[in-house]
Amino acid sequence: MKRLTLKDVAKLAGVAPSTVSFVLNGKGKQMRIRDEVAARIMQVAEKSGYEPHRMAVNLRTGQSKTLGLIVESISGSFFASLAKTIETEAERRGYNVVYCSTENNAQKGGELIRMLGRQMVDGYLITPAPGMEKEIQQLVNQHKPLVLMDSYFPSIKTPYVLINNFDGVQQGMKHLIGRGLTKIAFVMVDVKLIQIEERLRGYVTALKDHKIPVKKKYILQLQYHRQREDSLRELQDFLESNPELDAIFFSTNYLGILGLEVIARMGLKMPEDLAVVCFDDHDIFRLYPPGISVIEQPIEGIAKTAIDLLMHQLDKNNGPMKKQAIELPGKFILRGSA
Amino acid sequence: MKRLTLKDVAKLAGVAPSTVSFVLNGKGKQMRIRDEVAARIMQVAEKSGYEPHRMAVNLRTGQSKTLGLIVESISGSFFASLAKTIETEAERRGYNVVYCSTENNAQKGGELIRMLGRQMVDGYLITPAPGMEKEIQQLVNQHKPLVLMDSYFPSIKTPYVLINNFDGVQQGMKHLIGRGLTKIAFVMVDVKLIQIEERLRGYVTALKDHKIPVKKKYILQLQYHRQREDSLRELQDFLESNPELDAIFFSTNYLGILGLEVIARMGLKMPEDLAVVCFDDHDIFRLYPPGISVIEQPIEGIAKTAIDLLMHQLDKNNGPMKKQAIELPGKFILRGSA
DNA sequence: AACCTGTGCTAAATCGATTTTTCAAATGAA
DNA sequence: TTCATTTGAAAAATCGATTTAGCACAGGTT
Repeated sequence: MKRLTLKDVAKLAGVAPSTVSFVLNGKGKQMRIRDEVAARIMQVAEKSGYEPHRMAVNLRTGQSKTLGLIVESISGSFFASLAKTIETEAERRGYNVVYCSTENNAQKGGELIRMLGRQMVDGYLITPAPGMEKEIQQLVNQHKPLVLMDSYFPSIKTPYVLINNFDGVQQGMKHLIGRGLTKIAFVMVDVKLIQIEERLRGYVTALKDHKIPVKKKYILQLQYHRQREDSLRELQDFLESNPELDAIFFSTNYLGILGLEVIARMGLKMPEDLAVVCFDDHDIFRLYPPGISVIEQPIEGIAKTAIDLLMHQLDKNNGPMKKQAIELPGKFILRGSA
Repeated sequence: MKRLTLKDVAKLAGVAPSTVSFVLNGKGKQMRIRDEVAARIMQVAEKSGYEPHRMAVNLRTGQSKTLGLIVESISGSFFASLAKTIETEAERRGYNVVYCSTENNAQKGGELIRMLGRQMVDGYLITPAPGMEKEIQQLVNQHKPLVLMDSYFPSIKTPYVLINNFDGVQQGMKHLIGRGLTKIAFVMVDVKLIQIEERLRGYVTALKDHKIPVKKKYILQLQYHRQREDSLRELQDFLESNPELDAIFFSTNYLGILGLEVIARMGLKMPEDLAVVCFDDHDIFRLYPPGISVIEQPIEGIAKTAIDLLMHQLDKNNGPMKKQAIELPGKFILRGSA
């Protein structure tokens, strides 16, 4: 009941192991194996249900056919969807994926990368968190195949793919402004990430484009590492001290969900009392009455593009490197809240 | 800049490769390596940053130190949390996890198991879906280490761990009945899974225990493979044709979410018009006003217990097998909806 | 002196594949 | 006929570890 090995197949087919290997790897012609013999080998391999021993192949070829996917939180819906698509796409190409989540812990990011290194993944797909810059730079230095998603470090020259944050916010803002709203707040976190800055830029630019004054007091920066309750309170204070606001733009879905809670506590009606738009969709936003309008991320597109970029790096016979920075458009989804 | 091998370390330390291997694997004493030599080897290995080549180790030892986790849907919150805890626990024990999701596709389940087999996972953690019975039986026949979670097949003798479904429903029902409600509906799916049956049994028993008649028309079985809209309609028809209902118990969170949508459409108020309890928590239930009361699954407990059971099987020197069937208590969480 | 017995380590086999090298037989050229 | 080539496949090296078998030497016995 033991595993069938290449040698066994060779014996069954009455040839040498190397011959079997050549045929099964499509190098039969090249190695001048007679079609007749090749056919016999194929048949034997087929009906004996032979499967090559992954580890042996890996050891010999130096390729693990495994990709490392590092995301912030595996239970977040954005990352979960991303992971799903990536897994599917990778499988299509004969790769598996091992996931790891940093759980927003910068330190853990480094460990993870090292851990994956030990495991010999052939390439990395990473949604970078603030503290991971050094480790990522190291990977680049070692010429490891690598693609960043969702964010990137301007200082590191590596391919990345993400939503066009600037344009996404613009879409949402245009809708709000188009409805005649002008007193629009913008809520963001204080982590210094490029995508957050881009979203802020989108907000500011949209206002300026429509000759609406940008008021600093309408921009709320919440601290990231903070008790949930504290954030709720700060958000509520913000809304109460700016009662004239007629719309609010949440720059992440995490913030949007906090927002919903505060809005419910304060008994505000959407969109009459306050119109709401949030960046990045979430299950809750579909269901929560009256439905929260969002900028939807092109998650599938991001995943597929990222895999493409990574595969391109993995191909030994790679031509000139593809475009490094890819921004995919987001999609504004209108629901009841705005 | 090449990878450091065992041989390199041996050369650096001035000993044979085997000696290095013994020392690094803690078999120095057993193999009578002098402490002095052992110390030197340790030091060299340490400061050279040597990491054994995983694939080589795997090939030689036959152990991949990898577990296969097969869940229904990686983006579901129950499964995502489960995956997270399992990953953490596995890592603590020196194992990695490769995930796969069947996405509720019975056929895919079989393929996945085979795929993992090819990859040589040392053991399986599976949340079984209806169509996977045959494949799981095969794994058992091949004596593969295996633990089922969340559900199980009565016909297959293998360890499993899940919430006590019967008791969980009882807790929720007791609360409803305690509030004086008697006309309680029960919504379930028609897939033939043991946990669904147990939940139904809990519903029926709770009613009987309190001498409340069990009416068949209060039990709704929705078909699983169905358009979302169709299910919504059927659910709405059900509620409209039983206007006297004062409470409803959803047997899964998927159903509960559908329920929320219907209840919102019909303009019903929770809990005045209809009290709602749902089995299995979800982010939405915390946030959706007035908060949905749920039976919370002991996800961490399930994950940890499952890993324990699996590790026990993986230990060659296993004593008598631990208890096979483990049921962990769920927890009723009271929110505004009931 | 010849014979065991530990001690402390090294040499070699092994895991299961891929890949390079080798080699006999068939064919072709001179 | 003889030497060079080509054909078709087997043999052997290799990947990087683990593990079994073995070997030299010191010390103790009879």
